[in-house]
Amino acid sequence: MATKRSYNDACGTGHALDLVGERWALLVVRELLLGPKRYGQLRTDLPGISTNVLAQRLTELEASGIVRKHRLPAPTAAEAYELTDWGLELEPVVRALGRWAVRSPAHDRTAHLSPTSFILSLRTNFDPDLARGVHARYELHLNDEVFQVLIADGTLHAARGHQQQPEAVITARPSALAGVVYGGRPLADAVAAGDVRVEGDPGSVARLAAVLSLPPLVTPAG
Amino acid sequence: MATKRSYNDACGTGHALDLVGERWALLVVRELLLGPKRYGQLRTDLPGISTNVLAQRLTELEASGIVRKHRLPAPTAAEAYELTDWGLELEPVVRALGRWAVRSPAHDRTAHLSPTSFILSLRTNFDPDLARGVHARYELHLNDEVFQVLIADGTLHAARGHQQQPEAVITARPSALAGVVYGGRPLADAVAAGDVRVEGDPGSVARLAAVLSLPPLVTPAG
DNA sequence: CAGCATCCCGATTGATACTG
DNA sequence: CAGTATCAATCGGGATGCTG
Repeated sequence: MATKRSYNDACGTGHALDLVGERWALLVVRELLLGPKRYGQLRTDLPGISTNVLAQRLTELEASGIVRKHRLPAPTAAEAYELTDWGLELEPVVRALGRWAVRSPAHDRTAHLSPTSFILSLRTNFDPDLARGVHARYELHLNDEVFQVLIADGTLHAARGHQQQPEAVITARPSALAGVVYGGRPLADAVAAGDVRVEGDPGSVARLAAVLSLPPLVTPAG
Repeated sequence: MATKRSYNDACGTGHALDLVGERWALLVVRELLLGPKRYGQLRTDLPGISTNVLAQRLTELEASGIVRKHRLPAPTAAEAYELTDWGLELEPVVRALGRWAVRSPAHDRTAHLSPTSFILSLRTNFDPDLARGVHARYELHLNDEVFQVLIADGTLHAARGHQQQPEAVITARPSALAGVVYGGRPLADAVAAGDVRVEGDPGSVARLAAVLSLPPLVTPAG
């Protein structure tokens, strides 16, 4: 562990990969983009990561100034990990990667999806042109985490926390909701199957789907 | 090799890392962003990559539809590798990573820099606001590769090939030129040391540096 | 249980030698 | 030149143990 391996590349991209190019590193960053998380939460949101790798990545990211330990407010008295301001600036990178990769023919949209990933996907795939004149407020309950979504003035705001006056409260697992808003699965099907629950205006879910657009799949001919 | 390891993540970012997250993969892509290259050229531009890893990455990238083999025009009759249209769309990712990482305190700007990296850095760090009213044409000879740079109408064009009517032809190793345009090293020093050679208007180099701006280093306090 | 540290094993990487 | 083959070193994944 004396000398960490490096690309020794003066190019910013090469150095970036020294910092966040190790396996799992950027996914850890992604999971922290919406705010601090505890160790155990990271483990459940990143199924497949081993506990030692997670610990090591957190140590490395902290040493690089990307992540910092954060003591949660009084009642819990536990520690959490959060991105530094600079670490937060990785969101454009995460989004650019996501926007690029959803075009992949090999992309499996039915795989596991974390609540954070779903919320970030809204930011990534929101199309202002489709949102002209749309005003909507949602509260999303994804795996017991609560998020607020506000569409107004051609912008989308999606973050942790409760939404005031939501026109719909949607409860689902992230992948189930993705199947509806991205995969074109009829909401009625998902509701009937118990995969999605909507309290409030059910029609509002279609309005959410209508402001999102995925780039076209790459044609096999390349 | 039966089952390639995967993050099994429906999030686009996770899938992106399945595609280009292996070690060296994104640097291979970076080196191909300005056009096809031969195997040996990739090896010299990526010092430190082993030949077996390069071969494996090329095979994987080709299987994913990111890279394709390209037969060079008649006289050479050799093979080269080039990005598919979709692979070319990774340029925003590469740039976003670069723009983020140059703020790192750990960034070593004196390390190796490939010609491609330098040209891409011009695209990444060009600031249109600094280029109002600027018109300039350069030809860059970096490690025997020839590039054209045109600044006009608040835009920068940088690509392979010769430049018509350049006001300066600059010959240097990429890291030496970077020391001048990014590192603030006086051009006269670099010329005197034999690190940079300018044919044409020497003052034009300062005009190139003047349209580039690096984001500020992260403060240690985070 | 949170947050690691240890140990083992298979997979990946890196350096080098070799071949068409 | 353009890879392939080989082998040692390292890394990642999984199980487990330890410490509050």
